[in-house]
Amino acid sequence: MEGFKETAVVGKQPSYALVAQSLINDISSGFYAVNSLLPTEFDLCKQFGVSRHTVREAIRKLKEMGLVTRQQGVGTIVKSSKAITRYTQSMGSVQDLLQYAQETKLRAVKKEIIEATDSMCTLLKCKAGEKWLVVEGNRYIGEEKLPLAFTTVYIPIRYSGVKDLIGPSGEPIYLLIEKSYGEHITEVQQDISAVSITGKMANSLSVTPGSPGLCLIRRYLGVNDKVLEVAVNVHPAERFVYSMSFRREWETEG
Amino acid sequence: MEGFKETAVVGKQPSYALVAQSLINDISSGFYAVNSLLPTEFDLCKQFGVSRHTVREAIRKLKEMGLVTRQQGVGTIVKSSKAITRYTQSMGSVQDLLQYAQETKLRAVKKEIIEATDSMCTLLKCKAGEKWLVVEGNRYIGEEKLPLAFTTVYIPIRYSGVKDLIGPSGEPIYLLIEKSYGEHITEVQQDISAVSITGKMANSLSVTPGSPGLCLIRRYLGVNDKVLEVAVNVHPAERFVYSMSFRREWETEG
DNA sequence: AAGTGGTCTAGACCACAGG
DNA sequence: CTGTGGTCTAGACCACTTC
Repeated sequence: MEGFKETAVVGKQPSYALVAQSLINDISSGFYAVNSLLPTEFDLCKQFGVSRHTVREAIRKLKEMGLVTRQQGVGTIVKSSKAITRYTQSMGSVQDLLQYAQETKLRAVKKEIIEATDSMCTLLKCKAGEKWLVVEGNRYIGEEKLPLAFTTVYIPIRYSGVKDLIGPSGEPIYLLIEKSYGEHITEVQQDISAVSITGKMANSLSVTPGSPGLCLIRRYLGVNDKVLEVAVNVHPAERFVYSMSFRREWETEG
Repeated sequence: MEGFKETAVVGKQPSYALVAQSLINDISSGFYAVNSLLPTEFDLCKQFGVSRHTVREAIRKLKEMGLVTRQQGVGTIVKSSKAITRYTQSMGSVQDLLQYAQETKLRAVKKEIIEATDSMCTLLKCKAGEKWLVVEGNRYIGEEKLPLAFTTVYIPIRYSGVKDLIGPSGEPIYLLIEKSYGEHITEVQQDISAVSITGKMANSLSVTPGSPGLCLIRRYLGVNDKVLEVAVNVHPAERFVYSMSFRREWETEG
């Protein structure tokens, strides 16, 4: 029953872990090349002298590490040569992602339909001339007098029905779109950059023209990467810090 | 063998999925309260008329969704009442996290030992008077003449042995610390804010004093949240954008 | 000592992909 | 058709927690 042995194992490990470690070694050494097939479960059972369950448990580990994928009727395909340490940031909701306290509210000062100009195409991932609903306003936190940000929201014309829902309820716009049109967000892309706050925006935010601001651009995407909303938020430097934290997913695995 | 039936199931589902769904319902309805114990595996086997393996597979799913945790000798503890839609950002390496191309190099212009002042305590999460190795310099990408960022790195005095390794190899400092001292990074915290680039820094980056900059502060933490390194990077606004993307982890699960 | 989850075996049938 | 991984059973022993 014990077809293989580890010499001087560091403590006792379950055999599925030993099988996994052995396979990880063989993959990282290149013995099992990327894009090639791992031996079948049956072969691995024989090779390591363990039951199929144990082999499957080992391979499950490899799968969780992103080293292999599996396909019924095909086999186990090696996808990556090394057990990369992954760092992940995970958040429970879009709200967490925004990092706005629950009470922040957007006070819209302008709502209008525009046609995308050339300069907007990159931002909105669309062709020039497409129609969008644009909402501009300030975002306040609680009862603060100074706004947290100047916000410009771009909404594809097919969702423009949410126009009159924006404001009163204080509900986030992406939620309005999800509810009203039965869409749901599958991905959020965010670009963070520094900008100089000038003109109308400086006035609206009550800062000296030319002061630095943190600009967060968020694209909310639905299924098939359909754009549901694009939001541009400009925060005066001293009023907002974006914090994030990444954790390692796995232990070093020997 | 078929202790329970689903009326008009949407397509055929494996029974572990049905068991999982049933448990998810009971948890979200509050039948199994948060912080209470789920029935034992044996009880669930009887209740659903399936084998232990099937029950374990179902509970594994709940565990992956963060609904429960398990403890040998104790049981399965309900941790969350609802299958939250989580948004995650995952990256393969710290390098990805930094978003610096592989070729960026830090050209150090100053290395010195300092004592933490009061104003540094927050940044470094330490007490005033602690000794740190501080490395200042510019970060260049490829053969560009203009630096990508002005970097200040704070290293706890106990890792100051890396001092003379910084520079020549071009290796990231966190890697040097990991290698030289057998530490490994378990978490990276990052704060992003906008700043005004002035004085020495403006000069070093060749920008007009007062121009906006993107300031990224990274704290590299080891086991027990021990600080391994703190890096402050200031990027001229037009030379750097931090991009990130979050994906939903699970489907709505009916 | 009793009961929990963690590991493991030996067997089985199924759905799917490929020749 | 053959062989793959996906699911499932019945049973076993172990390590751990609690009483």
